[in-house]
Amino acid sequence: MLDIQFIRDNADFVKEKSAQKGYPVDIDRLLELDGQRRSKQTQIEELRRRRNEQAADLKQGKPTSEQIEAGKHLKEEIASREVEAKTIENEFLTLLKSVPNMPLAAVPVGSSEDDNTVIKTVGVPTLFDFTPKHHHEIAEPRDLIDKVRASKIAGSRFAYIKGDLALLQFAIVQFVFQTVTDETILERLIREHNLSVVAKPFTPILPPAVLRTEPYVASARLNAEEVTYRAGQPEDDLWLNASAEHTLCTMYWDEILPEEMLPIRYLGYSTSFRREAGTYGKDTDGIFRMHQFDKLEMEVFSTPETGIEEHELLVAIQEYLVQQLGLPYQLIQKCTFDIGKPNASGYDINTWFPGQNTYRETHTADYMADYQARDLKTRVRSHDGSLAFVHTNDATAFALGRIMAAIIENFQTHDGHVVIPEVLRPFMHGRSEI
RNA sequence: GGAGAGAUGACCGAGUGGUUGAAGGUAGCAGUCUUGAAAACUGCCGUGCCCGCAAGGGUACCGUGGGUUCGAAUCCCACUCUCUCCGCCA
Repeated sequence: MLDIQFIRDNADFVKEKSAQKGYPVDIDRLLELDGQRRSKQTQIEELRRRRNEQAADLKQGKPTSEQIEAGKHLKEEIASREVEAKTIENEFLTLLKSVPNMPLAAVPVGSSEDDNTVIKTVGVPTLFDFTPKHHHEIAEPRDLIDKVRASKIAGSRFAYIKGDLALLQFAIVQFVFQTVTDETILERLIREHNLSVVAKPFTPILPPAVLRTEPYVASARLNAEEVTYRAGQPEDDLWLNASAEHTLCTMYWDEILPEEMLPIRYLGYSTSFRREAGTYGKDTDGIFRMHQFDKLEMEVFSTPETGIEEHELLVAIQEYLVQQLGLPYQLIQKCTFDIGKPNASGYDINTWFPGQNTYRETHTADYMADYQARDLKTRVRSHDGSLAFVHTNDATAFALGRIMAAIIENFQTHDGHVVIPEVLRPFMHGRSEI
């Protein structure tokens, strides 16, 4: 959530930017409630002060019956004011949390996905001397995916991923782990992009796949209507993560980190679950949009000062990874409407899918500034002793299903095989094709 | 699933009704000493919110939510989580 003080000081700006993000909020009402809760708080604190004074007076001798009566009266007065305050506070908090993060000045204003900006196009759409197929037309006949049986067992949007495709997934995983733990690669990317962040390698991490409601809500990522599955029995209070990001960004919930720990850079691997409600009929073929998929996700906790550069580094790593696979792509800067409620900035990488004759989203990079950390209470203690909310960044390394679909479509051969990108071959027993 | 123990500040850890916002220790900061460092010693050192230009003042917070009381970290109830042992199990 945003800092209420910031909203007080910049009401018009917040109104304007909230609307641009597609999250219009009644800021006037919010400020009205803010005023009410503050005056109510002042009243309550005054009453409590009197109660405390009385208690201090009485702690020695035996209180008289008048004193006890006065104390009881104060207690009742405080209790009724507290009920009023609670009502105001609840409405206030709900409204405050509905205010989206403010986009960075560099984020283009837009009212739909169409207003996203193509920053650059790298590579050219793959050329074929035959009509390229959709990945499912290759993978299903080759028995690399079996969605028919998966639907029998688990329903639609699930798949058995088999044989060489299963091997390919772990080759990609190995490649990414090797890349982001390599300090020299990070140094190079930092230098090439004129960044001043440190080349601290990523820590590989295998997070839990479920999390509780309270941290999930605080992360501003729980979307029970469209995305998030409940896990276990209702009394378990657990959700299946929709990304490792969700179990990673919440990791330091209610913690104060010493500045020397930062930046914390994780590369998480997790099976992710999404309900995909509202996408009926979309991407039903193949493994592009699944209820369950495995994903490699980068998560960074940093000081406020380095948050934006960490964001840029993550995008640079994403580009590097896609380039290493030899896939054509576009880097997209998302507009105010598309970056998402908790984001201050966001980029997508859209990779070329020749079987669909279009670029499709395979990566996203999110910079939340302190928006997530404020609610998560993840703070950093600076060397000078001051406290600040950390800045959080997350970014896809690879969503395995989608990137394998892209590999299949871009590197398909006329006879329905798939050429393996060179960087993956060491992890595929040197094989050049599956 | 059965039985038990516990949850206090950045960390460890005292504290069973009234100067306890909280002993002591560690870490951190400043200083004394030292050629420098270490050690020793001295001092400082929680967070949120409200009022205030500031200095400062007020208030809340000892897992969470209720309750008892003039007064609760301390007593009562419920819940959550953690740990230990047994059982089960990858």
